[in-house]
Amino acid sequence: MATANTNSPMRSVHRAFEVLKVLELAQQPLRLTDLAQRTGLHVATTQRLVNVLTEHGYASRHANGYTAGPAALSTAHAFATTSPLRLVARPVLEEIATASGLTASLYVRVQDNRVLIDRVEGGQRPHYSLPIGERLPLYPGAAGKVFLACDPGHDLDATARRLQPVTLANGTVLDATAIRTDLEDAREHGFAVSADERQFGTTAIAAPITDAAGRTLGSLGLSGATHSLRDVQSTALPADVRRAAHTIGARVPAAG
Amino acid sequence: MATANTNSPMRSVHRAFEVLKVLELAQQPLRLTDLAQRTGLHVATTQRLVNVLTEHGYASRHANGYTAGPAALSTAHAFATTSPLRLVARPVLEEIATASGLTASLYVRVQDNRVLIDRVEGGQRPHYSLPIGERLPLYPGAAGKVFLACDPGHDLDATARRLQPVTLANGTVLDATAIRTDLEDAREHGFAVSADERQFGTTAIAAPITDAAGRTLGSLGLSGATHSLRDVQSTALPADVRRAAHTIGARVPAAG
DNA sequence: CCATCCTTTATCACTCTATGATAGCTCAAA
DNA sequence: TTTGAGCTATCATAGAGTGATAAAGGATGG
Repeated sequence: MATANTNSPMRSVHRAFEVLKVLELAQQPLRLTDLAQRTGLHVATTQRLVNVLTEHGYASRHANGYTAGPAALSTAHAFATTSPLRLVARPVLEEIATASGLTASLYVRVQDNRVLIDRVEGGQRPHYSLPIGERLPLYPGAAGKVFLACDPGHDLDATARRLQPVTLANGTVLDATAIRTDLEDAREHGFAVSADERQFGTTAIAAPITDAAGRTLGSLGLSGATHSLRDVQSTALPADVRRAAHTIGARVPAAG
Repeated sequence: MATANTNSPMRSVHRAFEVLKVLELAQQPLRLTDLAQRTGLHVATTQRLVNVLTEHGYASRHANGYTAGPAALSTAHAFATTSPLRLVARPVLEEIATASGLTASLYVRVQDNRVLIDRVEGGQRPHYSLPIGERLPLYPGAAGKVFLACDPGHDLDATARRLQPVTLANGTVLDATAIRTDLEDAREHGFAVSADERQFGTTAIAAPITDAAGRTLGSLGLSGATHSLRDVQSTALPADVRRAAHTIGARVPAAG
């Protein structure tokens, strides 16, 4: 968390969100000192910021430190009920999940991560974990790749070098060349595939959701067990996913 | 949204969260101008703030305006998985919901609102709406009252005057005296009851969750259909709710 | 009961950031 | 092209944010 140390406009506000991000990524309550350390901010500064966060409910104070706060739930609830992309995508997710019997997931990009904003299980057993809101990296995983690959005017070479090396869940280690080839494939075909990349035993196909202006709004993923998805590339699924993603993009109110 | 206009420390950070709150409360995308109007801030100031929010993913820009952003989902996810209160309360909610066949809800206070942070349905039909994260007022409703009534050293009289008049879902209008009596009752008995107050047809009992130091950490509510909950006060339910709330409070790591 | 430690909060002068009025830009629609 | 609405950039000034330091609060152990 070395950013936000530079002098810049709205520095304190940026810093506030840096603190919030650290709280979010921590899997446990953090002491003020830890927060200061991880953000790279002075303790006094951190304390002023976290107090504001707490006052507004975005941080919460406990016996053993601070965590994210309940106000985030409210904001998330508001997002879930007002986001045009999410609202428009919902029925499409349901349709493709039902038709395929697979899990349909909707991601959006937030800085250098993707966030799962909706999911529909096509299979019979609904997962009991509720991963909506999970923040995942952009690279391993089909749904993340499309953000990198389908970002127009984006230098895949530089991206590949920045990401390398990447270790997949199946043990494979990818160097810059492998990553670039992978991303080029995705860009060329308009969809990405991953098998046992982020999660062993899971295979996914994903396609970008773009608006009329070509901006990438999100990523639609369809995932299932690897053993039942051998040679997905030669099935109709990629085309289905692309079509669904296109449908969503077309239904989102034209961007300004 | 007339606050945050005063000069004060961390003004810009406070203002950022004011903007976020307006986005959250809006049921639709808001234009920059609307945001500025509702926050009472200058357009230029609003635009700088909302840009920072957008950059960090807490706001989202669409064709017809800004909404809350996807990062809130991540933070909410983090809150849900790390909040000691929520984690400790979960099994208790399940137990009391199962035992009573009613809906158990966990609220925490955020400024002058309560936020639903967890809910377990005891009945057979699970609601399909997912109201977790909903921001509700403190006064009408059992679970909100306890925050007002059980706040130690809190002037009920002043609170009652500040809140009046309140119109309940059943049409009753409460003046300051009625509100104060209601809150006094709750304080005396250690639990609050509401019948058709916020939502017609729903009756609820709630008790405060307090830590060893007497601080109110949250509110445990048990709700069901009014017609099946006549004379709840003379049943064992209030005691059950109080006991459950006490159990939760006792299991939360001692506050600092 | 006191002493010690750890964590959090208050204080304060200086610098640099946030502010807001204005002007300029972008993009549709007329 | 002109018009308009919405958003962004510019800039001087004021005053908020910063961080070093010190103090206060609370727990723990002797």
